Amino acid sequence: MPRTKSYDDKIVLERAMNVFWNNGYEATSVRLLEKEMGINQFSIYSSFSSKKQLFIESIRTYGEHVKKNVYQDLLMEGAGMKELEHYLYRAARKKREPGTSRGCLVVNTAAEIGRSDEDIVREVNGYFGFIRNMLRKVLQTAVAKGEISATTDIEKQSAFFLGVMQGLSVASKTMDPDQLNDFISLAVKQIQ
Amino acid sequence: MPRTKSYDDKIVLERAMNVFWNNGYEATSVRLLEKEMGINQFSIYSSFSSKKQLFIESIRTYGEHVKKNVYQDLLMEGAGMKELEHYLYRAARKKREPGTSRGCLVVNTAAEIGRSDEDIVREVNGYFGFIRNMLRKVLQTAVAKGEISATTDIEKQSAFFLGVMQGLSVASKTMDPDQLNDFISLAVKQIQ
DNA sequence: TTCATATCTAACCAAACGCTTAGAAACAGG
DNA sequence: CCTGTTTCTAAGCGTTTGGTTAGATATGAA
Repeated sequence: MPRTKSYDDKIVLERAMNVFWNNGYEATSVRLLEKEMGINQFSIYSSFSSKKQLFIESIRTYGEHVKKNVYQDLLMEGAGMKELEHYLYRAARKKREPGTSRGCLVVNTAAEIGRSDEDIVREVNGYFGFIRNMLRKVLQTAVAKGEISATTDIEKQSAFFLGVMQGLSVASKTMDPDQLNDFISLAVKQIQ
Repeated sequence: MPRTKSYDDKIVLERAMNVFWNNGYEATSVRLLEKEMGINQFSIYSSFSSKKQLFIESIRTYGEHVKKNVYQDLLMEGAGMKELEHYLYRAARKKREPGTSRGCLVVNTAAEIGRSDEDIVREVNGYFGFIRNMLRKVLQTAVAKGEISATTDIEKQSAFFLGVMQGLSVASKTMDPDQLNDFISLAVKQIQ
């Protein structure tokens, strides 16, 4: 009976994610969101309740985004050191032209919001928990494959590489490609 | 002849730095600034011209702050690996109670503002250039002292530790103290 | 004591903020 | 073709934003 929606929640959510990713949470206005999402404020609020809730769903969408487009190789069965190194070097090489390196949305959020909003902290922790688990599994596979020592401390190493990835997100905005490459090459060498 | 100022620019600037450090740039309003700085908007604007200029001077003040209170040991003549390790472990252990770990103001700024404002980018680059030079000098001293190999690639290693420090700033908001310690212990071990 | 000059208080500005709402428009089952 | 329900448009809500201004208040050299 009702009128049908003229937009797809998933699609406009991905657009919202990109707006937050480009500008940060506070610097993103609802006016800018309605412009970039292609729907007006009424639709934003009726679908996503509030700017904060839209941001939280954007973070979740970002999690799905990176699973498909950033960490896809690392998430495949059998991914080990080769895939981890490949990802890190690729991330260091990115330095995209259009957005001029916007880093990781969740790192940006952790830096901007800190611990002042517990709902957002929950999303941030969930995201990094996922990344950490991905790293644990990759490192376990690397041990099984004999790429790294059987005595490797998986907990320590996964914490290390998570820290490196968080550093890489910031460094991608502040270092030139050569520095980034040096940073990653030593991080990777460390495990051998 | 004129009426004298009732406040000290340096003192109110340090207060402004803390407000930006706690809340980020966008989330800091001029009303909050006047409350925390203890002077009113007229005085803020007559002394610092604009919110952005006040922020830029706050970043410079932060640079002075860390020279005196954070990197003082690393900046002393003769500081080498021992001092670098000591600093990193201390930073990993901090997790302050009042502000609940606000990270590094300049890392937060790089993450929040990105490259969208060139005046701020200039300050950020200046700050990290200084840190990088500090690391270079510490590593050179460490070589001279025989703490690390004479064949150490100072450029690579200083880029690595800068990346680690940027990661540490983010990680201090997202990791628990044990993880942080693991992260740092492997970063330090890497150079040996 | 006068007086030019700078600082202070407090009210004020237009614009932008997040969010809401009344009424028109579109749909699908009866 | 109704009719109930939902979505849409567009105007509007009160509040807060960064920044300004008029006039009162100090100040210290002359």
